[in-house]
Amino acid sequence: MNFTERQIEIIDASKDLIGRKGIQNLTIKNLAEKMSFSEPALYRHFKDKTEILKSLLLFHREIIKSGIFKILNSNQSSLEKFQKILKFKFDHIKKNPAIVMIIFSETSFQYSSVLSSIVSKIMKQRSKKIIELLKEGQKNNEIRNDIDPEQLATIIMGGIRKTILNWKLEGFKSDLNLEGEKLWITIEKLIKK
Amino acid sequence: MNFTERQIEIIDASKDLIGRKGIQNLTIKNLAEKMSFSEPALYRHFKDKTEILKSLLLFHREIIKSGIFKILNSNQSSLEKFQKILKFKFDHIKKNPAIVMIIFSETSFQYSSVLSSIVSKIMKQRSKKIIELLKEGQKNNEIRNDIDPEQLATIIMGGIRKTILNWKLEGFKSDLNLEGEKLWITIEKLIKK
DNA sequence: ATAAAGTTAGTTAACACTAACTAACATATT
DNA sequence: AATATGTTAGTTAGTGTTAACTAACTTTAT
Repeated sequence: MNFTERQIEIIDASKDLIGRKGIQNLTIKNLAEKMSFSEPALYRHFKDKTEILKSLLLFHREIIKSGIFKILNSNQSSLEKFQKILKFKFDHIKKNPAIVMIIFSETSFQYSSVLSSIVSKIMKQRSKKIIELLKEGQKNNEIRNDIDPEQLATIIMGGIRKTILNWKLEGFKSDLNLEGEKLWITIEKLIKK
Repeated sequence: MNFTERQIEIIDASKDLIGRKGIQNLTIKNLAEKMSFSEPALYRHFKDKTEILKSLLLFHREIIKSGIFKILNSNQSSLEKFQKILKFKFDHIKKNPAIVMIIFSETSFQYSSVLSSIVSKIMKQRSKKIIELLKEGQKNNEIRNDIDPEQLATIIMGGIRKTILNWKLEGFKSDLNLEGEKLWITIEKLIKK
């Protein structure tokens, strides 16, 4: 996961293309055009297109992972941690709409298998973290004890995704951070003791 | 929305193709092969590919709509209605994995605008119905009054979608109806008074 | 006899990717 | 210091494949 400067430029350009018109807008032609060089030049920096997409995903996973890691290992109540994680996520998504496009595309093209396996892996890891945090909160008597943490995680993650999806379907016009705050208020009411 | 016999056969074949390998598996070539006729024969029944997809979506919307209508207008408590709706949805999805594939996909770019506008319209209508039902439940003192119905709807729909997505990512192996029941138990605990 | 439903044989356009080559620069050898 | 060798990052021109779709003709059913 050590990228050259040029590779990062290409990843950024890919992000931009996807963020504008979805993953189907990421073609070698468009990417080369955006980079202001010829199509074959891309292959000096990445083996193939899948490798570009993969790099884009892994690059972002690292950012989110370290952000969440910091929150989880901080000195706050579980509910506060939850709030911070939500805020962090919505913030990051707002700045990187490309991620939304990828996360909600899943199926796309021939590289779908590579992509969806990475996406589903990331989702599983996140789910695990949330379940741990819920259990911690239940131990600390902050969160209701009568509910299965796994189901709760499904609902919370589902709520986050749905909020993001609504934002996308409205053409990214609404204030995602505000929607995130509203979501948190509801979630907190539902889960706290 | 009056389809000929042959059109319905084509819609069914499309459903099958999508259900097996996702929306990218719905090509004119594959569809003609499945129908055991040549590719141009398709164009005797539908103007173009987008029209096929549109028909597929509208066809199903009707089924779900009338199913939910029956439940909403029945003589049950709001919570019971909720449970029935969830059951109905998971049942229908289980029988029609193609719908999942479409709902969770962002299609290639010619027909994406048509498709996503239909999908988002359907989602909005569903959301409206759920919000109404939540309000009804709050009036009847079945459902907690201290929570914004709109936010609650987002969380519930998100939970449903996430459950379905998990099922998809596990290769449709788990028992979706069972997962649906577990989800309902949690939702009920969270929202009831 | 006519209209509906099919056929064959194509078109056009987009796609990812490759072959062959080159200018500019970096490093090693004498 | 000058030459030889190698590398990086690009070029032009072109490949094969797949996609949706069409024109023109044929068969089938009423």
